[in-house]
Amino acid sequence: MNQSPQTAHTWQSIRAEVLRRIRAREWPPGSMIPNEADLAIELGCARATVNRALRDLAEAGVLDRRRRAGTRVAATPVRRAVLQIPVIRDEVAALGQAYGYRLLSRKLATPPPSVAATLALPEGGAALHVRALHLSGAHPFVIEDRWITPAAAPGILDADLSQVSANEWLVRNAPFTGGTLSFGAVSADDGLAALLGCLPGTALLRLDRTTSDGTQIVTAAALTYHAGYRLQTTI
Amino acid sequence: MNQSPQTAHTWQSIRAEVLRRIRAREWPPGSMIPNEADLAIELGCARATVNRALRDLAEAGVLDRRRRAGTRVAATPVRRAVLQIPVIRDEVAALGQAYGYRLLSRKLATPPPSVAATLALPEGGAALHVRALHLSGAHPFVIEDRWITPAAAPGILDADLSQVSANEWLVRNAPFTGGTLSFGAVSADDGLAALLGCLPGTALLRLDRTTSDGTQIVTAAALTYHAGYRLQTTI
DNA sequence: ATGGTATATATGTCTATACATATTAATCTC
DNA sequence: GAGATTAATATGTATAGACATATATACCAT
Repeated sequence: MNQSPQTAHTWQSIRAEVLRRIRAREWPPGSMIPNEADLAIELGCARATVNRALRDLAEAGVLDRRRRAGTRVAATPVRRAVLQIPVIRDEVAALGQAYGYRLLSRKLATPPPSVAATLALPEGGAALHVRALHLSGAHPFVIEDRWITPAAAPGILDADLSQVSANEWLVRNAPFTGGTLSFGAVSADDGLAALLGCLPGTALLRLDRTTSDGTQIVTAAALTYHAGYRLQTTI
Repeated sequence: MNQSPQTAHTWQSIRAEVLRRIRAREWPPGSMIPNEADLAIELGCARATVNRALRDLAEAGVLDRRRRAGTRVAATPVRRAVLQIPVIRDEVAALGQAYGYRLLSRKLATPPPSVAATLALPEGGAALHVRALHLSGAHPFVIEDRWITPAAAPGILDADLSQVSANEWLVRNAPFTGGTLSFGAVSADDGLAALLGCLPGTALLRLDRTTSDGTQIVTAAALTYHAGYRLQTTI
């Protein structure tokens, strides 16, 4: 017989109902919505369940919530997107191509001032500079240009970076907690063009990334992708 | 006297402790961690509190969780970043510049095949094509090139897009739920160069965005930013 | 061996209740 | 009326307990 329960109230279903009311303009952008307790009564569930649903929508940017002030529909909804940061080996594998890796250069050197400032190196301090090419099948995929603070990554100076990319070595051996990410477009100079197999002057997507272990910057990397590369995400 | 409670166990503090163990390599990448019930006993809090902490870390990409299988430290941590989608007016205002807007063109037309496919238009169907320039002070900031499905945005054909940008009109008047976002680099052609005030051939960051109301694609937009623009985020 | 079935287990979620905390609104004092 | 104090309120969070659900593993029959 299995009488279906008239109250299948998961937090997802509450979220769906709230979203429906927002889309239907029952709760227009900028307006207040009822408080959690009232909503819980109206929808027939516990306040914690309403809280879970509304919190989720707030994280997604659909709602603005403030203690005591209440909850209102965001004036400009969906302002956030989750970006999957490409782990190069996985990204290439997902394209169904064989992943390849070639170390181009590796040396301890004094970085240019901008990098030295980013890594917070002492005056004249040295850092490990690694350049490498990642391949998708036989085609160049991305060029990695990376500076590493040796003190923040003990063991890196002894690592064999011709076999494992610096990125993967760091992921496995240097604990890190956060960092920054920025995107821009650059024009291929002769060196980049030769390595990536494109014409000089081609517009390329470049991703700059710094990684921190909580106290210092472990590494600063620039990834310059092959011509035509697009970074995708869903809202 | 206010004896400080020896158990100030918020879910954030539990999360911090778990993160500490991961960073300290007590729980190395790829390894299993104790189950929620055991952790709750060990740390002296309720299982729900542990659940909240671990769920948060899983959303951040630090942990992989599966029912029955348990929780393990992700082999490649921190794979996700939250990207703040630029609402142009706000972005310019945050730079401390006056926001300006100029409508370049507006007409109903048959879009090129790629756009028609994206919008799922019937054969030969028309869509509204809007081009506009957004200004930061006196400087060009970004060019918006947008196609809108009229049926999905009732009222758009009567809107005065010389005063309000199509983007803002849509945000306020067309409910939407999701979409896609992709980034790439393009070379400035003569037209773009003239509008953005740069040399032809300059590498520019381009953001392509589609917006859906759940059943159909409402709009497809290409935003081409001024030379040197960088999109930033933190992990 | 092979394939299906049962069971155990870890996470996922809901509930009711209590208290914490931020912040607005009301009130009091000078 | 200006500024400080107090109360009220909505969200934020912790707890114990219960049940739901996915799935790895053990077990069984063929």
